[in-house]
Amino acid sequence: MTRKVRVRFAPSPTGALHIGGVRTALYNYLFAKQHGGEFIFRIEDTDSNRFVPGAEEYIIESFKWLGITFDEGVSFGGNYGPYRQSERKDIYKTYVDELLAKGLAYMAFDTPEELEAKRTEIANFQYDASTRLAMNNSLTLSEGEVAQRLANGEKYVVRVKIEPGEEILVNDIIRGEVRINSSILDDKVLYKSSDGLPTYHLANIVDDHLMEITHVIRGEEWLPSAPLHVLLYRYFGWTDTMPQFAHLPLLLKPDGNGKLSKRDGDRLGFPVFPLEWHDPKTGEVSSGYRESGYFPEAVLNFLALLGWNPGTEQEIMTMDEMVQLFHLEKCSKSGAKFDYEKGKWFNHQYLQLKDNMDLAKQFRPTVQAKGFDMEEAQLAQIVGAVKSRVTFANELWDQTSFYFVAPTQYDEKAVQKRWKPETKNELGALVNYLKTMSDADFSSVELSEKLVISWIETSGYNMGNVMNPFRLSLVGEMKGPHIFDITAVLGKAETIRRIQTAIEKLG
RNA sequence: GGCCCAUUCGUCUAUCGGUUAGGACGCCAGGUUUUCAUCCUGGAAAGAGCGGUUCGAUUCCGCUAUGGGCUACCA
Repeated sequence: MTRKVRVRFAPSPTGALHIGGVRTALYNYLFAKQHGGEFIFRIEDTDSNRFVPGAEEYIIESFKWLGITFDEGVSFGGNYGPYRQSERKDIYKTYVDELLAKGLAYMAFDTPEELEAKRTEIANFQYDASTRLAMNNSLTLSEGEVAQRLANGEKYVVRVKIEPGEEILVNDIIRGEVRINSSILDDKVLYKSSDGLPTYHLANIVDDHLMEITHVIRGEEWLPSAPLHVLLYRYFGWTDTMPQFAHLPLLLKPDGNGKLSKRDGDRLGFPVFPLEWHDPKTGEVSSGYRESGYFPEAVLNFLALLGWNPGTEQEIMTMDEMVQLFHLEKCSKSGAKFDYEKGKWFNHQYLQLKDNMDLAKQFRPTVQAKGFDMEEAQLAQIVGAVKSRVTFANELWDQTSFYFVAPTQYDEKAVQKRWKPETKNELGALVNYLKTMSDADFSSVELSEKLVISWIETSGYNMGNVMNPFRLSLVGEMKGPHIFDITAVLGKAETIRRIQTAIEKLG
């Protein structure tokens, strides 16, 4: 019997959602959609000390912006809840007790200080079969003493009892078979009485089983603990429904070594979080992709290709295409350095694909905030004219401001090169000619261009000598769209005014 | 230190034993644009090293080197 595909993304609410986590979630999402399965959002808040207020809401809002949707989970509902681990205490306790009863786990009373002392005393100390008999636990203490300590309210942890010398096989979709010997595993803490909460390992296995997760797609940092997880499935007798594992390669620093961190973003000037994040503890603000002007589709497309590719030369893909093409088997095994330049390229590509009218609608509030306005159709026209030189939508103002504001100064180098002694007379003649044009001719890009060009030719002027100062008068610099794209929007009166101002200022 | 994973242009990657080792970003040059950007054309740029296996290895195996991850009462 094949089970319905169910995958999950299960972050810890300890801060902003890291971009690597976004990619992990994306791969889970693509996999679920492709198989007509379900995608579950679970919150792993078993470490009460690291809880950060607002983090959960932040993560939910991030996915909303990105367009990654969940079928079940915290804030989404579903029949396998609760989906917040802190609300599942009683469930975990049952399973901890089961392991204890089966003798597959035991209680340990060692204090953090005692453990620390052991670690300094013995190099490479590990709590396992070779050392646990020298520690304070239910294996070494008499039943009476254990009962006494419990009655005294002494704090304890439950540790998994790992038998040494056993080979454990982890079958990973991306990496193939990974074998390790159980002797190198330690007796991991599964549960702590201090807060009545399990640790990641126990909660993870119990939840994945209860929530009928079929595939665990997570970061490579979990690979070393995968054997422990396999062992726990075995201890619980759940091996036949154990999920398949896929450990994803990590996202690495663009330069140097190590995994991508928030600091790298700060240092190199790019966001590592989807949304701007205000750290409630430090008050620190970290930039986000959304606030930096990225399109969510571009972020997702870029991230998807960091560690996976469809095997064809296609790079720009819609979400639907990615859903179609995605395969865990085609994920790479090695970490991918984060190439921010390529991320920008993706955004540029997506911006070119956007409808001018949609961009104009988004852009209009910015224009209004600057104290100007323009109807959307015309705004769409100028957006279309400058689009190709814009990577982020928030650069639109810089590229279009001269449409609204006449230049007050002129690029010095350009003036030196383009403004010649005869320019004054030639532009003066141009103004006189423009005055003779009808408003209808003027507002047509094609007609006005044709007329002015032929006027320049018949007047015997050098084309560049007229056109370059003309541009300088309108824009203030040697850049921007075609001259007649600009004049058609500016209108006759404003065009003439700008030329006259330039003549006055530059002589 | 121990364990695990990995290793093709600067970067992301294709290659499922036989290829002039392909594409993309970035970079450089030229063209288009009488501006800038876009766009087009071209260029430089890679199999970590050493051993095997094989008629033949980038591809399979081993060792070394390098990189990464894990090694908590964090996830």
